[in-house]
Amino acid sequence: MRPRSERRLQLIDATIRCIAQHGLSATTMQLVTREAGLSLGIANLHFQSKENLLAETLRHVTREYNDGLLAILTPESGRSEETLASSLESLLDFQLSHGVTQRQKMAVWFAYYGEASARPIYQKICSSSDRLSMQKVEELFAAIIHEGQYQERDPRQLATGYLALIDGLWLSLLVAPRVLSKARGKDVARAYLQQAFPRHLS
Amino acid sequence: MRPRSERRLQLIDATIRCIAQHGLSATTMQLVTREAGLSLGIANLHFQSKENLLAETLRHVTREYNDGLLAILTPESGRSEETLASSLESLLDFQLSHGVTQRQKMAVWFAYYGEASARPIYQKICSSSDRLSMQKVEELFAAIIHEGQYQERDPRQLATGYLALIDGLWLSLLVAPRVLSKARGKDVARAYLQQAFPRHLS
DNA sequence: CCACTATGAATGAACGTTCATTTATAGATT
DNA sequence: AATCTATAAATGAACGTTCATTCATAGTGG
Repeated sequence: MRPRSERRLQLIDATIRCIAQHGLSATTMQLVTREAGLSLGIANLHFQSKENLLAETLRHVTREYNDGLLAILTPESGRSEETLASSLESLLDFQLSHGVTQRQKMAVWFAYYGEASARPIYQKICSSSDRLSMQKVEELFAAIIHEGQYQERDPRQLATGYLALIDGLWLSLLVAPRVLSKARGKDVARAYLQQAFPRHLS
Repeated sequence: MRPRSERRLQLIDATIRCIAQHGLSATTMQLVTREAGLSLGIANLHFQSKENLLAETLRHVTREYNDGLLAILTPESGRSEETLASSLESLLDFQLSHGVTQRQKMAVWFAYYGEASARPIYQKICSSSDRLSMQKVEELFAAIIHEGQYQERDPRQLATGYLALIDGLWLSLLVAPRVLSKARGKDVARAYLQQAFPRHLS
């Protein structure tokens, strides 16, 4: 017997593995609970329904990503060494880090995106996460444009393009990892940022 | 009674509408055949199995897109007025045209992408389509780089970035159409190409 | 009359959910 | 310390539903 929060996490982790391996449509309660090494009824006990388990799993993955992003893009008074240039570098490192670009995470991400247009709850979670990324990246870009005195640059447009580029690269890494390596994906994203802010990225 | 090819297309069209409206996992044979205005057994008669119907639907959408792309990126001897600059403009117009960016098509596209990592058949169709786009766009970019004498530009890297950007923009248009309009999406893609080939895009 | 197209009730497998039952834990009582 | 009691956690067989597929039957064109 284990506390509620531990079992919930255990089941969410199992759900992530199932979705990555079998796809969202082939992820059954039996598969998830077996993957977690628990009995069939346990998921309904802790999550009420499969629908809720799937929504909570999406929230978990989304929250994990957002927390990582916020840790980089939220200025803290304590970190005096931090510069805009280093934030930009950190952002790039994070978005193409091992943790974010592992197959499991990306597979889950896009599995939900694929169903999002038909399921309001998924759409809401995804789009609210997107909105946060957009806001934070746009703020960073605006500050960089100001600091670097860059001319004729629209932070909103640059952020839209950058985030779309990252999404597209993730998709390529997921569907055709042999065509595009993580290292080359990072080069492509870096090239975009260098074009935009040449004095902030070496 | 109608010929085989007509019924197949009718069922594929109905499948596309069902996936766009209900998602891939909620698309049932009953829903598809009812949407097509036909009886339940007809899909198995013409496609043997649901799995095959879904694969053929993906092939259909993919082929439609590839045909449009090839029409633009395959040089024909007859069209003497064609320039590399106009091809670039046509490519942009096509990829963000009404036909390609309608919700139905994008929803179908990403629904399959979402399941692709778990279903080899989807993965194969998607990645082979991606490979074609990549090859054609890279060829165009290489020709433009040569014609424009652009320095320090890698056609492979630029094509990878451009196609990833387009994928990401499509995803934004699908999940959050209110945040990103088609017109602004096109601006973002245009800005990318202008940075890359300033003398080929006004 | 034969081959092809079409129908939709019937079938059985698979699924999410429920719930009676068992097991584990913590606090109270003796 | 030992025992009892209350509460929560956990199990998995059973249930009702949904789904893809099958097939006996009927309709249609050459």
